Amino acid sequence: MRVSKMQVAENRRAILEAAAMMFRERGFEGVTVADIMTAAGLTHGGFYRHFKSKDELITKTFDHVLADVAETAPASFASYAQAYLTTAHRDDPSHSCLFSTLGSEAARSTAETRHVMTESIRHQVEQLTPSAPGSSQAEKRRNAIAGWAAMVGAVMLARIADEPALSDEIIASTREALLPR
Amino acid sequence: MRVSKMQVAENRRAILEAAAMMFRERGFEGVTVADIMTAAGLTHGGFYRHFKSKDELITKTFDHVLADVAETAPASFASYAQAYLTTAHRDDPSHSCLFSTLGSEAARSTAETRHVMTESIRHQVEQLTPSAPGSSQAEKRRNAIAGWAAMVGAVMLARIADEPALSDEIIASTREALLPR
DNA sequence: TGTACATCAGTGAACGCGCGTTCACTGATGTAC
DNA sequence: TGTACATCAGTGAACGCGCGTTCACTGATGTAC
Repeated sequence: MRVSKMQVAENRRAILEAAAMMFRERGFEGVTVADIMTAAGLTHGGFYRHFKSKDELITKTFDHVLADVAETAPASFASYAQAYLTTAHRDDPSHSCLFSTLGSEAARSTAETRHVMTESIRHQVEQLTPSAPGSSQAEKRRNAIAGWAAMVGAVMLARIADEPALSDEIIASTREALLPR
Repeated sequence: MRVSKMQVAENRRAILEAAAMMFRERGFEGVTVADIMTAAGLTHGGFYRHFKSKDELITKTFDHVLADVAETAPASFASYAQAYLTTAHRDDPSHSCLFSTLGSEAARSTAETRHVMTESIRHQVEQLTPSAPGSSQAEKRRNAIAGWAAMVGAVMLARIADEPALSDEIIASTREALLPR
């Protein structure tokens, strides 16, 4: 049965939200279109009224998540690192940073998805630069990039490590290195 | 037809080598058992004489690659970073570091695979620690961890970025931050 | 050392399941008059 | 404002393909005597 325009918009949002959480938790291939539609409270057949393929959903999901992130009030380098480098963030991939949860897959994904992510990388670097450590503009930008790379790498490595002490140490060491004192 | 013990060992090695390159290039789901066997010069049916499943192959492939890495003469922190943070490394995923190519997938893989990778993380940290920057042992170890995380994160992000200038900048900035001067 | 037999790595066809995608249908929404 | 019709989001069955895995078979290797 047909559904109101408002309902259509809300259903689309529900699909994107479900996809955003499930992709981060299980990876692109670990989640089926049917899984996502069920999680959104719909049946799988209606999927193609919203998106023309699973690949398009991936791109749109990234767009959705990254637009959300971009809208959030800019965090300082220090406060961002402090929130990022925590065991709570490591243990909650479904609400985590896309780069740490899906980074290695994203590097092999479609041109459209990579493009959306590239814009987000640029945005993120620009946001962290002013408050990053360093005396010159160039040094701040360099430290924003290297520091963010360390955060993404550390959380990803900490999620691989199956020994809690080592995993915790990766998070703690990176936090201390980026936030001396 | 049956094949000599030496040939069996060589075929197994060929499968592992092919898998190691192909998984890094296309991801676990982007490569089929048949693809790997063909690349190794065999047909797919014989696969199960060597491994009991594709998952077991993944674990054994990681074991194989990481054992290779562990055997190599230990590199100093500076020389490791200098080789790691290059566009050549970024552009050659099939011979690249497993963490940068498959890290986000590995975090979701089987317990066995994660275990092999954890041992490798520990080994890598121990190898980089003595030559890492820092005055105390604790500081060296902390910088080895944070520095390596930055390398892994930077190369992964640089592979996502579809704009060459930004991608190159990620590599260069991280190298400069880790190797001042 | 030579011979007969058992073993088993490799082959390629076949199986079966899961998943992305399609399709005919339904019925509420939206629109034209 | 009310009525008739067209639209189209959603449903659920079905399709078709790809892939991991199995299996009967082959014939060279390895082994027992």
